[in-house]
Amino acid sequence: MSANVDTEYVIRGPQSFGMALREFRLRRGVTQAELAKASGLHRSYLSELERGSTTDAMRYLVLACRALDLEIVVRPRGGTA
Amino acid sequence: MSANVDTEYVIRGPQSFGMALREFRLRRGVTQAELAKASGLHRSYLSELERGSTTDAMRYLVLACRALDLEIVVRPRGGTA
DNA sequence: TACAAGTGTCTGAATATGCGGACACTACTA
DNA sequence: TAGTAGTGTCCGCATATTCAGACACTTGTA
Repeated sequence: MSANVDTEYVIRGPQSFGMALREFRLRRGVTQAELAKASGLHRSYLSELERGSTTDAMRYLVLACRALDLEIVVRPRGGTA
Repeated sequence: MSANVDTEYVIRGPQSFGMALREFRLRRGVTQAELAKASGLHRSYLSELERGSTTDAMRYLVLACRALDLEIVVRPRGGTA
């Protein structure tokens, strides 16, 4: 279990979300192009998303959550490893 | 009944995020106006956010996560049980 | 009744956004 | 060397977004 403690990412902003996304994508051996196809999003967008360079509204969501002492988490579906 | 599972919300889209946000806001006895002030977001925006009527980028995030079998969760900071 | 608080919703405008496509760069391999 | 795969990044554009303010409605209370 200690091997993959990173199965859960707390999202603090666009950057940490991007890092989590990339982490999981690589772990699954999926390319950006494949993920783009699977998600319906564009590869260039995914690229920027992973790098946190897009000003996605994730920022607003985090702001709202923070003000309520909430946190946003990304993790594998079904949960724990 | 079982007004307990509120410690963790799985986000499937803008609507469920809005529901979670409202749930926690009310639980804290905070008004939209107060949350707006605390978060720096606008009250009208928060109102639509809670109702899931805004097309916030949460949709894109969920799309990306779904394609990777990930889930997004909102919960109190510190992860109270 | 009168008043206030809380919320939903509308309009208008300025801005940011994702898309689409393209090119460059870096491994890696035949 | 030539070719391929994967990724970062840029531009232009049509669109969606948030903000700002206002009004209406409901509920509770004096």
